[in-house]
Amino acid sequence: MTKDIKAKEERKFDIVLAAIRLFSRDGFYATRVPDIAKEVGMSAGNIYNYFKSKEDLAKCAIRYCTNVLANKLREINNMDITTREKIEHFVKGYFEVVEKFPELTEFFLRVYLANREVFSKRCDNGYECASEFIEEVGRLLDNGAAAGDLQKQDFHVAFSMIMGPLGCFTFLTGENVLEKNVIKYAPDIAENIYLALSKR
Amino acid sequence: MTKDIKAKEERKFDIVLAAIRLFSRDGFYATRVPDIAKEVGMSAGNIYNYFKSKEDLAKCAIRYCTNVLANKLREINNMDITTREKIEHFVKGYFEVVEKFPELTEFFLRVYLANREVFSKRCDNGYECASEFIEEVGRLLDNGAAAGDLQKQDFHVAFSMIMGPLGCFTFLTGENVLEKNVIKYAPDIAENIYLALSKR
Amino acid sequence: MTKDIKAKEERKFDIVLAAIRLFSRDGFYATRVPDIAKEVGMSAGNIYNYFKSKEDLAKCAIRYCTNVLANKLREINNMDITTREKIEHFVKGYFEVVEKFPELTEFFLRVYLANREVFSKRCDNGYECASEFIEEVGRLLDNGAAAGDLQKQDFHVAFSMIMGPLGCFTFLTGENVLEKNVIKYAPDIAENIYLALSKR
Amino acid sequence: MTKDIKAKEERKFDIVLAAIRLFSRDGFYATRVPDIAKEVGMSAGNIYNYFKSKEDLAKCAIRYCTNVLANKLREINNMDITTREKIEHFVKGYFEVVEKFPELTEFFLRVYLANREVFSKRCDNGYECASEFIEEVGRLLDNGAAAGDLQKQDFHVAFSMIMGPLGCFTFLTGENVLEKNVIKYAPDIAENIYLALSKR
DNA sequence: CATGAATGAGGCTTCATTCAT
DNA sequence: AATGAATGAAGCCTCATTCAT
Repeated sequence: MTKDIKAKEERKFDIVLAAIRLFSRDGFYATRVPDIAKEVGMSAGNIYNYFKSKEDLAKCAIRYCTNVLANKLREINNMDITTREKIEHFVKGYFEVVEKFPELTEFFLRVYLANREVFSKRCDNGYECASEFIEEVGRLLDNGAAAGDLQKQDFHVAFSMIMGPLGCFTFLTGENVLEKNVIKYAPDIAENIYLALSKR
Repeated sequence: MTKDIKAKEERKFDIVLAAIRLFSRDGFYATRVPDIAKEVGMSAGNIYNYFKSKEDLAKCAIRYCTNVLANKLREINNMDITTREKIEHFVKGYFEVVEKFPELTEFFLRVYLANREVFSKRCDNGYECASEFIEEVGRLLDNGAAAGDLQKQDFHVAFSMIMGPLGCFTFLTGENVLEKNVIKYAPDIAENIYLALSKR
Repeated sequence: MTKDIKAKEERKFDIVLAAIRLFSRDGFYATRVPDIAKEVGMSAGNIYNYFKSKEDLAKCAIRYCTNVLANKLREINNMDITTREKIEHFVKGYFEVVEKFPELTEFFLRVYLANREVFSKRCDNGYECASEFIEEVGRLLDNGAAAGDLQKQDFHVAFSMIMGPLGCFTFLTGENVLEKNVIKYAPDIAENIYLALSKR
Repeated sequence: MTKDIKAKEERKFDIVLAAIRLFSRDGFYATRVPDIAKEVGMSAGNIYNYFKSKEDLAKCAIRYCTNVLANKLREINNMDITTREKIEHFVKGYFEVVEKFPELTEFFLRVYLANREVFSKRCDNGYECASEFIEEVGRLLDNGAAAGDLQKQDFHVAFSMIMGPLGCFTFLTGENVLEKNVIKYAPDIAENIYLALSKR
């Protein structure tokens, strides 16, 4: 019983991973349900025993990606280190995901940012889908300001200074135009972000 | 004769504008050719007298968007002002586009950045499609460094510090989560960018 | 222009007729849209330029069938003859339809009576879909009673004595169990109905 | 052993009843096998331990419904009462079924009469599936004629005068358009039928 | 006998694109 | 250049049925 339920959850997770892989490579629309099924090694029809629709699957995938990043950032937020170190850790951590599991961030960029029509029905706006992660960014900034490390700024302004460059690097990695491994860029990016946000 | 050709070019432009409008709102795939036709006030079939395919139309649209931004930045680059002022002008100019012609930047974000499969066939990578604009960003950075205003940095690192936040704000505007008019954020964003990139 | 619209209406009518043909023979579900398309000589996709869905097509077909019968009965109601003659005319007229256009009545029996789930969404109940026809039956009975020819009776009771036997013969014709041509049964059926309903 | 077989038969009967319930409500095609399984409280797969196919199940259901009505009519035929009383009893008995077990007659009307394609494969024509019942109607008419109560008539004509109105009322009940309880209509219907068929 | 995950065939529908007018 | 009916290729999804457990 319990074992079967566990097996079912695992199978569901397999599908999500496969979907992320293909969605990030080919986009939401160009990825066909049978493609995903093949990637997991099951029949297309069976996908529908796990997810209500292709859209539903994409939403689950987004939620998973958001969680991974949110958890990563939450851990860092809970560490007892300086704000500057937190930013360094986060940029490095994010880039590690970009390197080791590029589909995750690519998927985020390609499917979430770009196919709003897919998500806007469930989430009031796509933004909310990622709320967990966004809140964590908020904590990073608030704590930094409280500690006197960061300049007090409008949230969206500060948010864009962190996530903008990271998103940009996700894109550049996907375009294959970087000369070095992404991770190599982490220290410089972190420093730039810190310079932009730190108390002047 | 010449007049007819001119008329044809104008009609073509009308279609491009309509396409940008709809693509940016609904995405590339969810926008149907008949929708675009209706928006311009012509029949679906007639679109094909102007563009080889829906993809072709999207590429023309991207080229147009890239040009608008590239021209804007080129003008600024040619002005005889400090690097800091150039960044301020550029951020403000970009945000003006976001406000007055939000479809343009939205289209860029949603269709170009995210639907690689649509563009990668013509451009070797989608990145090159925007090369004209990217080169201009390069000039901004190089001149700034030559003038001793900016720290010498890896191009992609610096690029991401400029275009990342701007892209992020394009997204936030589209999501309707900003409390103030976009333009109001320009000075702060410009300052942050300058702090990140300036000589230390 | 006008001609095109007319042509389009005619084409639409062709599709309705083909649909009635196939629906009556194979039932609503067993008839596939491509089958109908083939019967009219067009592609399956093109059907959707005329009807929103297979269901929509079935509803149009039902409306057409109802109208044919309602018109027939209305004409008879307007004639200056005895109630008995009206019933004779109606039974004969109905059986002529059963003979010459068996699909029409069969379709009515098979699709309308049996596939309520298809129609109940648009019509509050399937009954209302045929209201025009039912009203005409009401007029036949009311006028007959007013003329002193028919016994005053509950509408549904009288209605069932007319349409019940006719529906039953529609079914028997479809089952191919009648020894004689349907029309031959008309006088006897008409007499039976008259005996059941006439003033005692 | 015997007990198990009995249990199995009972389980089979449960399934038939559930099927009649759902088929009559939603039609043959719109009812899914898992729906039936859920209604009985078993798994979809298990249905196939009792019936070869969905079609097979529908045929069993029809046979059951036919038997119920045939038995009822046979009993009445065997009673020592006048033909008129027999007709009264039958109409009343039929309407009692319509009231107490509406699914049975509804199922008959919706699935059997209208989904010929489902039954015609096993029975030469769907008509024969109900032969037991139909024969009993024949006995009612023959005995009535032999007793000098009914006019000698073509079987199908007389049959349609009985079963037509009853079928019609089954439909009207299903459509929820009757003001009174069905049973209340029995005497009038019976009288009408008798007037139509009795010796003149 | 019972389960329910899995299959696979096939249906409805959409849509870019073509083409006769 | 303009129309819009027509095509045909796919895609999503459903569901009866099977089968390993």
